[in-house]
Amino acid sequence: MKESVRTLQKVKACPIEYVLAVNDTLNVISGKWKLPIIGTLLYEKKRFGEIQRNIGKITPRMLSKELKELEINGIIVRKVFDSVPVVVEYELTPSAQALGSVLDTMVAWGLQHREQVIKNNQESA
Amino acid sequence: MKESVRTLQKVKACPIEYVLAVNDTLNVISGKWKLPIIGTLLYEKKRFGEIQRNIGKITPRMLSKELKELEINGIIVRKVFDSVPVVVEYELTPSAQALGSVLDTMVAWGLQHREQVIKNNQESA
DNA sequence: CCGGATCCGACAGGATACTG
DNA sequence: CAGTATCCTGTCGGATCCGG
Repeated sequence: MKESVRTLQKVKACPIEYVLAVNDTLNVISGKWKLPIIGTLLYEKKRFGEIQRNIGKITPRMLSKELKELEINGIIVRKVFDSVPVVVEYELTPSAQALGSVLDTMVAWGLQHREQVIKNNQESA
Repeated sequence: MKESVRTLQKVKACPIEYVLAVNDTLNVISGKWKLPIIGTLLYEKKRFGEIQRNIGKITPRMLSKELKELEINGIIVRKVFDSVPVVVEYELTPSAQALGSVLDTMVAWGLQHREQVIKNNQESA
Protein backbone atom coordinates (compact mmCIF):
# COMPACT_ATOMS: atom_id res chain seq x y z
CA MET A 1 0.00 0.00 0.00
CA LYS A 2 1.24 3.42 -0.89
CA GLU A 3 2.10 5.83 1.86
CA SER A 4 0.11 8.60 0.28
CA VAL A 5 -3.23 6.92 0.78
CA ARG A 6 -2.60 5.02 3.95
CA THR A 7 -3.80 7.34 6.64
CA LEU A 8 -7.49 7.74 5.94
CA GLN A 9 -9.16 8.22 9.29
CA LYS A 10 -12.55 8.83 10.75
CA VAL A 11 -14.48 9.20 7.56
CA LYS A 12 -17.93 9.36 9.09
CA ALA A 13 -18.52 6.57 11.57
CA CYS A 14 -17.22 4.05 9.08
CA PRO A 15 -15.81 0.75 10.31
CA ILE A 16 -12.18 0.19 9.54
CA GLU A 17 -12.98 -2.15 6.65
CA TYR A 18 -14.68 0.70 4.83
CA VAL A 19 -11.58 2.80 5.12
CA LEU A 20 -9.46 -0.02 3.76
CA ALA A 21 -11.93 -0.53 0.94
CA VAL A 22 -11.70 3.11 -0.07
CA ASN A 23 -7.93 2.91 -0.01
CA ASP A 24 -7.96 -0.22 -2.14
CA THR A 25 -10.09 1.57 -4.70
CA LEU A 26 -7.89 4.64 -4.66
CA ASN A 27 -4.77 2.56 -5.16
CA VAL A 28 -6.29 1.13 -8.30
CA ILE A 29 -7.35 4.40 -9.91
CA SER A 30 -4.82 6.97 -8.80
CA GLY A 31 -1.54 7.76 -10.44
CA LYS A 32 -0.95 9.00 -13.92
CA TRP A 33 -1.38 5.82 -15.95
CA LYS A 34 -3.69 3.39 -14.15
CA LEU A 35 -6.95 4.73 -15.52
CA PRO A 36 -5.69 5.20 -19.08
CA ILE A 37 -4.50 1.60 -19.06
CA ILE A 38 -7.77 0.28 -17.68
CA GLY A 39 -9.63 2.45 -20.12
CA THR A 40 -7.88 1.11 -23.16
CA LEU A 41 -8.41 -2.46 -21.98
CA LEU A 42 -12.14 -1.95 -21.44
CA TYR A 43 -12.77 -2.49 -25.15
CA GLU A 44 -10.76 -5.67 -25.47
CA LYS A 45 -7.62 -7.44 -24.36
CA LYS A 46 -4.45 -6.04 -25.87
CA ARG A 47 -0.75 -6.69 -26.23
CA PHE A 48 2.02 -4.66 -24.66
CA GLY A 49 2.84 -2.66 -27.74
CA GLU A 50 -0.81 -2.03 -28.54
CA ILE A 51 -1.40 -0.58 -25.11
CA GLN A 52 1.67 1.58 -25.45
CA ARG A 53 0.62 2.96 -28.83
CA ASN A 54 -2.95 3.42 -27.65
CA ILE A 55 -2.00 5.50 -24.65
CA GLY A 56 0.53 7.51 -26.55
CA LYS A 57 3.27 8.91 -24.40
CA ILE A 58 4.01 6.21 -21.85
CA THR A 59 7.48 4.71 -21.72
CA PRO A 60 7.90 0.92 -21.63
CA ARG A 61 9.37 1.22 -18.17
CA MET A 62 6.26 2.84 -16.74
CA LEU A 63 3.89 0.62 -18.65
CA SER A 64 5.64 -2.48 -17.41
CA LYS A 65 5.63 -1.26 -13.85
CA GLU A 66 1.98 -0.25 -13.87
CA LEU A 67 0.87 -3.49 -15.50
CA LYS A 68 2.74 -5.42 -12.84
CA GLU A 69 1.02 -3.53 -10.05
CA LEU A 70 -2.37 -3.92 -11.65
CA GLU A 71 -1.79 -7.64 -11.99
CA ILE A 72 -0.79 -7.97 -8.35
CA ASN A 73 -3.92 -6.09 -7.35
CA GLY A 74 -6.16 -8.41 -9.33
CA ILE A 75 -7.12 -5.85 -11.96
CA ILE A 76 -5.62 -7.46 -15.03
CA VAL A 77 -4.51 -10.90 -16.14
CA ARG A 78 -1.28 -11.45 -18.04
CA LYS A 79 -1.12 -14.25 -20.58
CA VAL A 80 2.13 -15.26 -22.25
CA PHE A 81 2.09 -17.19 -25.52
CA ASP A 82 5.27 -19.08 -26.16
CA SER A 83 5.63 -18.17 -29.79
CA VAL A 84 8.52 -16.57 -31.60
CA PRO A 85 8.65 -13.74 -31.14
CA VAL A 86 6.89 -13.87 -27.81
CA VAL A 87 3.32 -12.57 -27.52
CA VAL A 88 1.85 -11.22 -24.28
CA GLU A 89 -1.78 -10.32 -23.79
CA TYR A 90 -3.31 -8.26 -21.02
CA GLU A 91 -6.96 -8.53 -20.07
CA LEU A 92 -9.18 -6.97 -17.43
CA THR A 93 -10.65 -9.10 -14.66
CA PRO A 94 -14.41 -8.95 -14.00
CA SER A 95 -13.58 -6.99 -10.88
CA ALA A 96 -11.89 -4.35 -12.98
CA GLN A 97 -14.81 -4.07 -15.35
CA ALA A 98 -17.01 -3.41 -12.34
CA LEU A 99 -15.00 -0.24 -11.79
CA GLY A 100 -17.39 1.39 -14.22
CA SER A 101 -19.85 2.09 -11.42
CA VAL A 102 -17.18 3.92 -9.46
CA LEU A 103 -16.21 6.01 -12.45
CA ASP A 104 -19.86 6.81 -13.10
CA THR A 105 -20.39 8.29 -9.67
CA MET A 106 -17.12 10.16 -9.95
CA VAL A 107 -18.27 11.65 -13.25
CA ALA A 108 -21.63 12.57 -11.74
CA TRP A 109 -20.05 14.28 -8.76
CA GLY A 110 -17.47 16.06 -10.90
CA LEU A 111 -20.07 17.51 -13.25
CA GLN A 112 -22.37 18.56 -10.45
CA HIS A 113 -19.53 20.11 -8.51
CA ARG A 114 -18.39 22.10 -11.54
CA GLU A 115 -21.91 23.46 -11.98
CA GLN A 116 -22.06 24.43 -8.35
CA VAL A 117 -18.73 26.23 -8.46
CA ILE A 118 -19.74 28.19 -11.56
CA LYS A 119 -23.03 29.19 -9.96
CA ASN A 120 -21.29 30.43 -6.84
CA ASN A 121 -18.85 32.47 -8.88
CA GLN A 122 -21.70 34.17 -10.74
CA GLU A 123 -23.47 35.03 -7.49
CA SER A 124 -20.39 36.64 -6.03
CA ALA A 125 -19.75 38.63 -9.20
CA MET B 1 -4.31 20.26 -11.69
CA LYS B 2 -1.73 17.75 -10.69
CA GLU B 3 0.41 16.16 -13.36
CA SER B 4 -0.17 12.72 -11.96
CA VAL B 5 -3.84 12.68 -12.85
CA ARG B 6 -3.83 14.78 -15.96
CA THR B 7 -3.54 12.26 -18.73
CA LEU B 8 -6.67 10.17 -18.43
CA GLN B 9 -7.56 9.07 -21.93
CA LYS B 10 -10.09 7.01 -23.74
CA VAL B 11 -11.97 5.70 -20.77
CA LYS B 12 -14.75 3.99 -22.63
CA ALA B 13 -16.31 6.25 -25.23
CA CYS B 14 -16.56 9.06 -22.71
CA PRO B 15 -16.70 12.63 -23.92
CA ILE B 16 -13.87 14.81 -22.77
CA GLU B 17 -15.99 16.44 -20.05
CA TYR B 18 -16.36 13.07 -18.36
CA VAL B 19 -12.63 12.67 -18.25
CA LEU B 20 -12.24 16.11 -16.74
CA ALA B 21 -14.94 15.35 -14.21
CA VAL B 22 -13.17 12.19 -13.09
CA ASN B 23 -9.94 14.12 -12.74
CA ASP B 24 -11.66 16.79 -10.70
CA THR B 25 -13.00 14.16 -8.35
CA LEU B 26 -9.63 12.47 -8.11
CA ASN B 27 -7.92 15.74 -7.28
CA VAL B 28 -10.26 16.21 -4.36
CA ILE B 29 -9.87 12.79 -2.79
CA SER B 30 -6.32 11.72 -3.54
CA GLY B 31 -3.26 12.48 -1.54
CA LYS B 32 -2.55 11.55 2.02
CA TRP B 33 -4.62 14.10 3.91
CA LYS B 34 -7.58 15.26 1.79
CA LEU B 35 -9.98 12.53 2.83
CA PRO B 36 -9.04 12.58 6.51
CA ILE B 37 -9.67 16.34 6.54
CA ILE B 38 -13.00 16.04 4.78
CA GLY B 39 -13.90 13.17 7.06
CA THR B 40 -13.32 15.10 10.24
CA LEU B 41 -15.31 18.06 8.91
CA LEU B 42 -18.29 15.88 7.99
CA TYR B 43 -19.50 15.97 11.60
CA GLU B 44 -19.25 19.71 12.05
CA LYS B 45 -17.18 22.75 11.21
CA LYS B 46 -13.92 22.94 13.10
CA ARG B 47 -11.00 25.23 13.82
CA PHE B 48 -7.44 24.76 12.62
CA GLY B 49 -6.15 23.27 15.85
CA GLU B 50 -9.15 21.01 16.25
CA ILE B 51 -8.62 19.53 12.81
CA GLN B 52 -4.96 19.03 13.54
CA ARG B 53 -5.64 17.22 16.83
CA ASN B 54 -8.42 15.20 15.27
CA ILE B 55 -6.30 13.87 12.46
CA GLY B 56 -3.36 13.23 14.68
CA LYS B 57 -0.07 13.26 12.87
CA ILE B 58 -0.36 16.06 10.35
CA THR B 59 2.02 19.01 10.57
CA PRO B 60 0.67 22.57 10.42
CA ARG B 61 2.50 23.06 7.16
CA MET B 62 0.66 20.24 5.42
CA LEU B 63 -2.67 21.08 7.01
CA SER B 64 -2.40 24.68 5.89
CA LYS B 65 -1.46 23.67 2.37
CA GLU B 66 -4.23 21.12 2.02
CA LEU B 67 -6.87 23.44 3.45
CA LYS B 68 -5.83 26.09 0.96
CA GLU B 69 -6.16 23.69 -1.96
CA LEU B 70 -9.50 22.41 -0.75
CA GLU B 71 -10.76 25.97 -0.46
CA ILE B 72 -9.63 26.81 -3.98
CA ASN B 73 -11.39 23.72 -5.26
CA GLY B 74 -14.67 24.69 -3.59
CA ILE B 75 -14.61 21.92 -1.02
CA ILE B 76 -14.38 23.95 2.15
CA VAL B 77 -15.13 27.49 3.28
CA ARG B 78 -12.76 29.44 5.50
CA LYS B 79 -14.23 31.91 7.95
CA VAL B 80 -12.06 34.30 9.95
CA PHE B 81 -13.39 35.89 13.14
CA ASP B 82 -11.57 39.03 14.08
CA SER B 83 -11.29 38.29 17.76
CA VAL B 84 -8.22 38.18 19.97
CA PRO B 85 -6.73 35.72 19.61
CA VAL B 86 -7.89 35.12 16.08
CA VAL B 87 -10.37 32.32 15.40
CA VAL B 88 -10.65 30.55 12.07
CA GLU B 89 -13.33 28.05 11.19
CA TYR B 90 -13.40 25.58 8.34
CA GLU B 91 -16.62 24.15 6.99
CA LEU B 92 -17.56 21.81 4.16
CA THR B 93 -19.52 23.09 1.20
CA PRO B 94 -22.70 21.23 0.14
CA SER B 95 -20.73 19.97 -2.83
CA ALA B 96 -18.23 18.36 -0.49
CA GLN B 97 -20.94 16.69 1.54
CA ALA B 98 -22.23 15.17 -1.66
CA LEU B 99 -18.95 13.30 -1.90
CA GLY B 100 -20.57 10.67 0.29
CA SER B 101 -22.08 8.99 -2.75
CA VAL B 102 -18.66 8.69 -4.35
CA LEU B 103 -17.17 7.20 -1.21
CA ASP B 104 -20.07 4.78 -0.94
CA THR B 105 -19.48 3.31 -4.37
CA MET B 106 -15.76 3.15 -3.67
CA VAL B 107 -16.45 1.23 -0.48
CA ALA B 108 -18.79 -1.10 -2.32
CA TRP B 109 -16.29 -1.81 -5.07
CA GLY B 110 -13.43 -2.24 -2.61
CA LEU B 111 -15.30 -4.79 -0.51
CA GLN B 112 -16.52 -6.72 -3.52
CA HIS B 113 -13.08 -6.70 -5.10
CA ARG B 114 -11.49 -8.03 -1.93
CA GLU B 115 -14.00 -10.88 -1.83
CA GLN B 116 -13.28 -11.70 -5.44
CA VAL B 117 -9.54 -11.75 -4.90
CA ILE B 118 -9.85 -14.04 -1.88
CA LYS B 119 -12.11 -16.41 -3.80
CA ASN B 120 -9.65 -16.60 -6.69
CA ASN B 121 -6.79 -17.34 -4.33
CA GLN B 122 -8.70 -20.20 -2.76
CA GLU B 123 -9.48 -21.70 -6.14
CA SER B 124 -5.86 -21.63 -7.19
CA ALA B 125 -4.73 -23.20 -3.91
C1' DC C 1 8.30 -7.89 -29.41
C1' DC C 2 8.51 -7.35 -24.47
C1' DG C 3 10.45 -5.65 -21.35
C1' DG C 4 14.87 -4.77 -17.50
C1' DA C 5 18.62 -1.60 -15.78
C1' DT C 6 20.29 2.76 -14.78
C1' DC C 7 20.34 7.57 -14.15
C1' DC C 8 17.87 11.86 -13.31
C1' DG C 9 14.62 15.78 -12.21
C1' DA C 10 10.32 17.16 -9.96
C1' DC C 11 7.41 17.19 -6.28
C1' DA C 12 4.67 15.34 -2.22
C1' DG C 13 5.29 15.19 2.32
C1' DG C 14 8.00 15.37 7.00
C1' DA C 15 10.86 17.93 10.90
C1' DT C 16 11.85 21.83 13.17
C1' DA C 17 11.88 26.49 14.33
C1' DC C 18 9.76 30.83 14.22
C1' DT C 19 5.99 34.93 13.73
C1' DG C 20 1.33 38.08 14.20
C1' DC D 1 -4.18 30.37 17.98
C1' DA D 2 -3.18 29.90 13.26
C1' DG D 3 -0.25 29.62 10.52
C1' DT D 4 5.22 30.56 7.69
C1' DA D 5 9.90 29.58 6.56
C1' DT D 6 13.57 26.47 5.79
C1' DC D 7 15.52 22.31 5.09
C1' DC D 8 15.41 17.42 4.02
C1' DT D 9 13.91 12.77 2.36
C1' DG D 10 11.42 9.48 -0.42
C1' DT D 11 8.62 8.32 -4.12
C1' DC D 12 6.66 9.16 -8.93
C1' DG D 13 7.59 9.38 -13.34
C1' DG D 14 10.73 10.46 -17.55
C1' DA D 15 14.98 9.37 -20.72
C1' DT D 16 18.01 6.34 -22.51
C1' DC D 17 20.23 2.23 -23.33
C1' DC D 18 20.55 -2.83 -23.13
C1' DG D 19 18.95 -8.01 -23.38
C1' DG D 20 16.05 -12.41 -24.33
